[in-house]
Amino acid sequence: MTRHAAPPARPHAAVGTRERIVRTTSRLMQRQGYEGTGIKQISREADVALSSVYHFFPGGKQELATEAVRHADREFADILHEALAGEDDPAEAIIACTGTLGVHLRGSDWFDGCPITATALETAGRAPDIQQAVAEAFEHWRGIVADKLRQSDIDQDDVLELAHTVINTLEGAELAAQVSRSDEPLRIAGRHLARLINSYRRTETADATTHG
Amino acid sequence: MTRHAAPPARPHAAVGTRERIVRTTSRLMQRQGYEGTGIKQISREADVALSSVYHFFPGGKQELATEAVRHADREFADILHEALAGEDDPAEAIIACTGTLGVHLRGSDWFDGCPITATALETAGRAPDIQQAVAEAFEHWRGIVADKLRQSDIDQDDVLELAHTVINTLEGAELAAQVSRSDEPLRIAGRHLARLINSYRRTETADATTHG
DNA sequence: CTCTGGGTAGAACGTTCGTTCCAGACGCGT
DNA sequence: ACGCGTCTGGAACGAACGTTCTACCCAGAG
Repeated sequence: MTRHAAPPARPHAAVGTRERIVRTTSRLMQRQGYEGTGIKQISREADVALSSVYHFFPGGKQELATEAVRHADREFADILHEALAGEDDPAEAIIACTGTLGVHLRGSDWFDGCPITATALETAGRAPDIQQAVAEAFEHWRGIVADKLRQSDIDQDDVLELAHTVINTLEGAELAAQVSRSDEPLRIAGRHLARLINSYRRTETADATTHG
Repeated sequence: MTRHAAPPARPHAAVGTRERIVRTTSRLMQRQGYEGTGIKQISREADVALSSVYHFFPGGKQELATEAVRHADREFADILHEALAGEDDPAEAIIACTGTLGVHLRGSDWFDGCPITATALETAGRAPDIQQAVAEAFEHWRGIVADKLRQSDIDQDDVLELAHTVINTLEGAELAAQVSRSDEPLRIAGRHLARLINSYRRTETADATTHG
């Protein structure tokens, strides 16, 4: 069976088995972390045979988790890219981004925060493959933010460091939003990040929407 | 037995049994999260009988985790308070704070990040007691930062929101530092937070150490 | 048709999980 | 010396963990 095209006559799978495993794993690990997610739960919720999981991922849970992190990487990158593309001004784009994250978070009853943070913390220093995939995801996301910042008149030397803090603050604000079940941390983060970004512009752009 | 005073003639415990359980739990959950930490591992590493754990914490793992989060709250608050007290200027104090966190992190081979983040994410939305303790810890830490910020000429209306972003950015930077095994995210966060804080001052204080 | 190989169903492995139970050891007031 | 409440040692519970294994189904190639 070719895996490129969608198999036409499958009973209940609009998407291939392997992909369904990865998506389910990614979603479950987003909500309950690496240790809290079992292989049998994955096979159950993905409606896939347990043996199929080990067929596609002979490396077991670690290999599957690594692939799930990479999937979450691409998925979150799309969200980020789309949210940032909605505004021309980088500072406004970041604010729009926090808004999008807030909507996602609230819409999932405050469950769906950053898809890899829990897994990252649990496996840091003890599962190099996963840690590597997490590091690449963060770098990927920073790159997307940096690309947006480069569209304005910010010194190139400042862009990369700003991208660091933008991603890190978004991470922290999402965590706080989940814990407090409120999108206020995200809104505050958006305003402060916008102010910080504007402070690095060469030409002063006093913007009414990013005051105090 | 009174629990207020330390029992003098205990065989091998410089600190009481209950306290030793809590400390061990806190340290283990900091490194491997809630799901990754087992009760039997706790009793083993704390050198305490398994039945003693359930004697002191009849509520089981959840009650123990809640107490461990509260312990970590106090411990991290002490670190925060001490680090901030070393500098008069609030912006400089935050930078000193990121330095302290970086030293702690590097000294533990990048294992000891924020003591409650992993637990917070794993239990968000499914263990209200733990989530509540986490929320109180964050609020506590924000209060400490806010107290420091109030010592300068920042508008009172801005202090609370700034404290939000300071804590959130520190959280995100610690995560990034753990994943990348480098204290650069923390140093960047320190500089950006200092710049953000200074931007909220009524009197301009051009400071050579917090430039671009 | 047979042959082949990717995918599946399901049982089973040993280990660990959180939790419960009880008999016994200890300190202390009487 | 006694009784009592506090704490501990150790076994045991059912359930779930990650993983392995074999038999089997079934589409496509020859």
